[in-house]
Parts: sequence; structure tokens; C-alpha cells
Amino acid sequence: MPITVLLVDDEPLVRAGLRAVLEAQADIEVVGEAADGAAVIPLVRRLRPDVVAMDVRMPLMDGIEATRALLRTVPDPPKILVITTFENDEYVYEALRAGADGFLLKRARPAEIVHAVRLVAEGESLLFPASVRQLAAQYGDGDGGNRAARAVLERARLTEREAEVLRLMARGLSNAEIAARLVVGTETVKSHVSAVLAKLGARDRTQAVIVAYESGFVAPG
Amino acid sequence: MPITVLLVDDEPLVRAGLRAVLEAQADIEVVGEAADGAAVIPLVRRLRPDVVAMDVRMPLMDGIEATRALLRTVPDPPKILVITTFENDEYVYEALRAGADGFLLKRARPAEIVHAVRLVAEGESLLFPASVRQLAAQYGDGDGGNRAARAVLERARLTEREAEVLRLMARGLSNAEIAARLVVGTETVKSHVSAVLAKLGARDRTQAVIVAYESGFVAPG
DNA sequence: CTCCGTCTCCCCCGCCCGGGGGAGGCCCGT
DNA sequence: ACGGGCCTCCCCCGGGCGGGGGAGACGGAG
Repeated sequence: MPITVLLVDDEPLVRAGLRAVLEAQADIEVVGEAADGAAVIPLVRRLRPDVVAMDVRMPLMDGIEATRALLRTVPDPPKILVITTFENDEYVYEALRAGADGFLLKRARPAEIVHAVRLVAEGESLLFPASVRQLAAQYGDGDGGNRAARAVLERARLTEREAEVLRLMARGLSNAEIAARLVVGTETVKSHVSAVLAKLGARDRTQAVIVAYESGFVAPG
Repeated sequence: MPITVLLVDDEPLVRAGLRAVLEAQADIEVVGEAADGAAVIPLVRRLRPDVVAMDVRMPLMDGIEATRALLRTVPDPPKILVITTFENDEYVYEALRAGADGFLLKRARPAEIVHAVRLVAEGESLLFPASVRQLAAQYGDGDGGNRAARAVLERARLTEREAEVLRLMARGLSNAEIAARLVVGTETVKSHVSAVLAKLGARDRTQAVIVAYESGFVAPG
């Protein structure tokens, strides 16, 4: 059975583009469209799509509110893929915090869009890597990925402390060990870790470390 | 205060070598030596070293037994660094399973030995990366790290299934997600994960994923 | 045939992890 | 003086994780 997708975006052009890209795939079927978040819930109830691909910024109800509403009111809710125009959109992090499963840049290549839909449909909520990887590539390897790493930092808006904590996570330290190393309480470390997870859109520290490697924030070898 | 170390090895030459290397460090002090595992427990009780650097293969009581005995009978036991001659020593995995905190090749460079001692003293039990990294380097990048990855597999003796599970761990999947993907029970996945952790000398899945990246078993980008 | 490794699943258990709140102190910029 | 961001620490809570056992089925090696 194909992956069923509901498109939610206020721009018809974007919906059409997504539909064209997705329908070209044999295993993906677009089962409906909506122009605003306010219309999402009844549609989801009726169509029961596997994935909702939804713009963050919409006139009546934005993607964040719609995400919250979906997860709150619909039993066995679909996977939510948030669509955004801007590289650096706070709304996206809000949406991820609200429970969205992934995000997608509108300017992404078709293959990436398809890939993202398949990923979230499979239940994987890790999506930073793809976009962040391309970010690293675009910066080239001028100074061994540090530029890219800094760019990732900027994008995720990690504070210095959070970045420090992420570095230690990426060395395999537990919260207690990080606390000992930084000479703070474990509760403090937990706060930082939670912040890092939220900002990276990671579900647990393992995913955060994966993002760290994939983005070049930490380098193997 | 310096890191205090107890050396346990049946070869005097090795003990002397370790002593020379370690004593050259201002922050490390060798407080005692023993020629066999059987002598370890009373010595540890008396000297209370931070780290015990111990050969796996010894005439009377081997490093595995000594490790078990230490952890069982000594309250607040020292960190245990297992020393081995062979790259591919089953005994090492046994020792790690028994609770040793790290392992060390006899042919390692002095800097690595010192580093390993400091690491375990700090309470970090992650040690594969360094040796595995050098393994990857030695294989060069003939086919993009796959040779090295295969070598790592061989060294850790991961079964096919375990390797598959590790790959999915390195993509950020939870046990439940891995179970769904492989169409097996979560208990089965837990078994495989535990096996992977033991064989890699990793404490948790995060460390396992780090090893996967550091070894080239999975490649970023 | 018997042994052994692999894959599968089961039990119990403790604990770390992560989510959800909140709160106080600090510095900085307005 | 006030707000806001950051760092720090606190509470409660559930669930996933990992350890330690065991066990059955299968297949290949001896």
C-alpha cells in the first residue's frame, strides 16, 4: 500500500509542486489538500493520511498550532512534515517542539522531498542531517568543516554552553559525567541537553550525536 | 593529586616499560606492581590506586577473573585498564564484559598509553575509537572506508544481524523502531543491542554510534 | 550425532534519560 | 528601571534502556 499524504499550504503553487513531485512516485499518493491549518483536523479524520506535509506560516492557523491540535485531538495521528521557506525559521523549531516529525525547505530538490516523506512515513524523526549536510557541502571544506559547524550552530542557535554540552555528548559522556566535567549539577546538564535536543529536532542524545557528526560539528578521526 | 596506577603483568619488561612511560607524566604515579592477578586484591585494598593496568593473560589468575574478583569484593573499586598483546583478543571482550573500563594494546605508542590511563581515570569507558581510528587509517581509503569498516566488524566479531542493528542505531532508531523495521520482537532487538554494546566496549547506544562513526563503519555525509 | 554459534523471545529489575513544569541570579541592552 | 537571554538548580513522572539471567530452534562443523 502506498504512503498517503495530505498537503497543507496556503499557496496553490506550492501544493501543485508538491503534488507533482510526490505523485511521480509509485509508492506515494496525495490524498488531499488544504489551504490552511484550520481545515486540517477534519480532513485528517476523514482521509487518515500517513503523512501531513504542512507549511509553518499560514493565514488562519499556523503549522505549529495545527500540529499541536492534531496531536492533541486525533488518535493515532499522522506523521507531520513541516514545510518552510526560510533556512532559519524559528517557527520550525517551535513546530518540532510541538511534535512535528520533520521539516523540509521549499527549495529542496525533488529527490530530497520524496526522501523526507518516505523517512517520516517510516517513523524516523531524524531529518536534520540531509539539510545540514548540504549546508556543509555548500560551505565547502575551507577550514575542515569548522565553517559549516559554525553555520550549524548559528542555524540551531545553540548557546555556547549548549554547544559545549553537545561536544561532550558526542564523546559519549553521560549526564552525570558531563556535570562532573563542567562542575555543575546534573539537573543543569539535563536542562542543557533538553535544549540541545529541542533545537536540533533530536529525540534523544543518540540522534543529537548523529546530527553532530553529520553536520561536521564534530569530526571523526 | 596525581593519578595513582597499579601495574599487573607477568612480564617484568612490560611492567618496566609501562612504569617508564607513565612516570614520565607529572600527573601520573605508579604506586605498585604485581606479576599475577591473584595478588591484585590485597594490593588494591592497601594501595587504593585510581587505575589498575592489567594484562589479560597471566599464569595463575587471568585479567578477566581478576576483574570480576575486584568488582565483586572491593568497595569503590579502581578503574580497570586491560592490556593485551593481540589485536584480536577474545579475552579483551570477556574482560570488558566483566566490567573492565578500557583496553590497551601493548604496542601502542606511549602517548596513547598515557591518554588511555587518563581517560579511564576520568571515568570515561570509551576507548575503542583511538585504536579503531588508526586501523581505519592503516587501511587507507581504498574504497571509502568500507575496508576499514569490514576490518572493524571482523575485530569486534559482530554478527550480520548485530551489524544490521548497529547500522539502524546509527540512524537514530529506537529499539522499538528497529524491531518494526526488522520484523522481530523488541526483546530480540534488545539482545542484539546488548551484544553490540558488549563487543564494542560501549556503555550505551550513544557510545556505540560514536564508535560506528569513528571507525568508519558508518560514514557521515 | 553432538556441539556450538546465531537468532529469536522471555523474565525481572534498576536507573538513567527526557518531558513538563517552575524559579532565582546574572548580565546586557534599551 | 525594566525586559530578555542565559545559566543554574529544583520538582515530579513515565518510559525506554541496559544488565543479568534463561531458553528454544535452527544449521553448520566437528
